[in-house]
Amino acid sequence: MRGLWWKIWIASHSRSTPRPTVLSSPPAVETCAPISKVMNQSPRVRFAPSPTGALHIGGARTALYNWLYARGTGGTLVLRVEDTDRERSTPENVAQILDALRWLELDWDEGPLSQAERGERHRARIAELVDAGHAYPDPATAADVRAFKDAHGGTGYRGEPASGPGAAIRLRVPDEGETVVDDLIRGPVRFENRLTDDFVIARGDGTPLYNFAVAVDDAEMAISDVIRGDDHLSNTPKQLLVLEALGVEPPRYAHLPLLHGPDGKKLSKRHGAASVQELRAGGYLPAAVRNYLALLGWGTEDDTTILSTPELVERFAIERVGRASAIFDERKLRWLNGRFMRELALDDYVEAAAAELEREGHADAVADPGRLRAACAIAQEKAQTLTELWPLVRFLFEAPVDDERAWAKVMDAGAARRLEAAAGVLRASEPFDTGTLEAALGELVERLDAKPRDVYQPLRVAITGTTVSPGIFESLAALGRERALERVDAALARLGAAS
RNA sequence: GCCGCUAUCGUCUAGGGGACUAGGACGCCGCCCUCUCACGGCGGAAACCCGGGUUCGAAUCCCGGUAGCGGUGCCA
Repeated sequence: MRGLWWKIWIASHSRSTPRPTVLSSPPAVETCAPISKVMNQSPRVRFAPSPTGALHIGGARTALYNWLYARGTGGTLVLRVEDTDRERSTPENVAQILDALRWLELDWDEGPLSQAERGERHRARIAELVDAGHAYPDPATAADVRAFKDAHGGTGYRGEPASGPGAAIRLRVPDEGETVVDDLIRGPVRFENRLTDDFVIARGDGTPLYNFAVAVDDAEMAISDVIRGDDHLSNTPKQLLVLEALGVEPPRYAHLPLLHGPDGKKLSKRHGAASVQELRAGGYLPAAVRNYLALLGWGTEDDTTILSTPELVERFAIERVGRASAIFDERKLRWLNGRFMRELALDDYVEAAAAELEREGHADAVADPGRLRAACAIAQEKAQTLTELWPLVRFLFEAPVDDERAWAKVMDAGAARRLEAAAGVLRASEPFDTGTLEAALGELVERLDAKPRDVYQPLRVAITGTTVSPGIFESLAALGRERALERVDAALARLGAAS
């Protein structure tokens, strides 16, 4: 039952999902292949989000790095949802994460797999370890562990096999030696075994715990490279110990530096666009987000900043990822997004704009493809995000907005006279297009011996209601002679009534 | 407390002993372009956390300190 809801979800979204193979059982891999074999095969990586909320930009970057690595090496990306925390793992959260990945256009090759569904496998492995003496039941409580450590100078907890009611299963950790995480990004990181607790791998009720389940899953899914957040580095020796007890070769690890908010603290709701959905709502393009996220913690040798996704795939190198945590700065994303917006082919721009306007509730605008296209054509140079589009082009779809301040600023004493003259030009311009209007209005400016702005700004306010719009000639042409004249006449009437 | 990671302009970063009077990008300031807003062009201010070593020479290597972050759970 557990896995059913997302199978249904996937089925209903399968058209937009690249290759969502849902496996009800893991690939038939009993143990990891020998390391030499794994290294010669194409890499297998995984993105393993915990569905405890929306997908964070930190998680998004982890997903992106895994994706870039897989796509750049001809490897396989497995999506595995770590949903063993029944409290927080909800269908809504899983749906949200998949939705975020889909919006980012990050596809996966296998999954989504449910970790919770693999409980049987985990239990079998736990039984193996207990039988082999690598793990043992222990009814000790957290307080008992605390007491032991206090009494032993802070060394790792060591218990004795004892079956009691609700005894948890602990892994037997060696007293000697050290466990070394040979991290792709940080190099070797050493942990002394004597300081590591015999940690719990299964609860008193037999359900497996994260550090155990992850290790088993990575092994059974033949993951060759684990690329994940830095917050897992301290857990890695435990997973290595599990793998060792299981007699399985470990994958390689790469721990990414964490992402922080503008205040240097952990990302949170307060920081504005902290989740992928917020980025989408902010009017950002997925390609720009991918470019920006890729550069957070990774840089090119030659300082190239603008990179298409194929270029990212081509140039991304996991070993070049930095070691220090980075701060998410939305201002740079905005700039980058503007660059992508301007370079978009008009057809793609229209498509993105239509989706955004639809979301914003301007369905009527989307329903007029010709006008929408004209609007995009004149506004593409101006907007840095999709959300900036509507204010720039709404005058093409609705009556001018009423902006007192704009009116007061521009409609000075001579405005009526200049507008009157401009109206004459609009009536006479043939054809009514950008080039003709520019030439004709330019002549008018000279004839009136006026500054260009003294003619164009009143015109702009007359047709849009505001002082900010796309180019005035483009705007007039897009509006059309009839509607433009109507608006200029209305403005003249208002000016006449005022004086 | 203990363990671990990290430390170059406000931010993202380049740099991996001499090429560094420390480069690029965002942001900021000024100028130019200009019908508004953007875009674009030009110029500017702005950084190697601190202290010891190693070396002829250190942003780069080592040690210590400090700070930030992460872990330390029968959470993931």
